[in-house]
Amino acid sequence: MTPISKRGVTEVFPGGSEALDLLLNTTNRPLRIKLGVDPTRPDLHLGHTVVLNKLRQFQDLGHTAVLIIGDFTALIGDPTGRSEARPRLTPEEVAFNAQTYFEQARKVLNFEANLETHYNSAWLAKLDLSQITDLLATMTLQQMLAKEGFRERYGQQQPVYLHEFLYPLMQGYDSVAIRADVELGGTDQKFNLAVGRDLQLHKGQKPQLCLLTPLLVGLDGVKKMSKSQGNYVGITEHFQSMYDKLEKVPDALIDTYFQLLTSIDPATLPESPRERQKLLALSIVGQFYDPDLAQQAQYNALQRVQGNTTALSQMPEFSLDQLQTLVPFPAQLAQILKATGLAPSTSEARKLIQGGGVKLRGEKISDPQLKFDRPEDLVGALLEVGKKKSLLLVAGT
RNA sequence: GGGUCGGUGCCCGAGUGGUUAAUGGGGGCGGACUGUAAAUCCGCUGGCUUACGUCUACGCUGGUUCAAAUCCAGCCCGGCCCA
Repeated sequence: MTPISKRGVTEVFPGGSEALDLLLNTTNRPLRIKLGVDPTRPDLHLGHTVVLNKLRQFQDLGHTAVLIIGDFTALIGDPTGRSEARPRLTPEEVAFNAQTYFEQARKVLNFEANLETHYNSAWLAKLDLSQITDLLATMTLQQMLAKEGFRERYGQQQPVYLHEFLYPLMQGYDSVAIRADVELGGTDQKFNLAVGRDLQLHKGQKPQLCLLTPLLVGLDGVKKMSKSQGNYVGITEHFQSMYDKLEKVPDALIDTYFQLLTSIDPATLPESPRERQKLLALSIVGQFYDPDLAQQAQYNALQRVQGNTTALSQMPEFSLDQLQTLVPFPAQLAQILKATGLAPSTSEARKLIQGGGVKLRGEKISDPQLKFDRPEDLVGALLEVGKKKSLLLVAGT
């Protein structure tokens, strides 16, 4: 069994995983394990679960997970990256996003015990200018510019705003406020976690240990998993689409996914990459739903490939009643595709049809003008776009 | 604050008065092939429109013109240099 300090861990600093082992073995109280959360995006995907899994492992050992909702930083608006300043969130939006976050994180974390949650506005909003100046005085411009994003943007003559320098400090101050023993974060957070150590030191606290988890590479096999890249698997996704996506993760990613997203022993994996993909999909869907539904998803996937669209069950569905309220009948197939969300626009839907990417009841449709007079004609029909998206049209409830 | 260069579609980047929804590349999507992968090849890549068209788009606002992403004015924003 790989220890908590090793599996799914890129780096522990300072001192490496031995330092964490030592801390775990020599402390006879629950450690305070910090995880900062950005409340701007409520949709969690598997990439987020990597670090959440790690946090859960600490919980299971009896330590305290301290979840910090970064509502204050979100209210300020973080212009990180080349894009323009992000829209500032209202307190209501933050509260809503945080709630959504909790609901989703519940699938991974233990919310019944060993958990604390905080909003960082509780302490950050109270800082006055002299305290902020103290924070700023702990770092130099040169140190700030050592940070990856800043250095690159500065080098590439991209704008770097002064208030961006405040973010690492605010995030670091969170560690002081909650007296973190260990902070978790993705590898891209290294700088920020290190600032937390510095500030704790300045405030006379014992600096936290920092544990970095790998960034999960998305389904495209190149970029990190993110919603905006569309290369993600959402944790609230229908189990069928979850299965369909995971069943074909790029070969190069399979072993990493097993390591970071399951607890399966790598030595027990099947030889064939194809079988590995299936096992991966099965086990992850099993975690978020249940093993029976995972099996069902696998069965459906197989039936679909073989064209047995009538043998499917428990597929993502779309009610024809609802469809009628969105598009008047007689309706063009393209309009139906848009209404069901299978295509982003009717123009796009037409292009997909002409490109041969749309199937109804397992048969390719190539006539973009095809229309249906009555919704009843579509009851029980499987509508597919490409290989990844499909819906079963059902009579209304 | 002064000087200078610049702001084009998801990204990069052409275009400097008119067949320009706007060359090209990347990315993305779809198809063929395959292991529902990778690689390769092909197609598509602003919205609406049951296809006749139409609306919106080149930082913002106004102007010149039959006609502007392209010319003019003001404004906003950014890089660099100087202070």
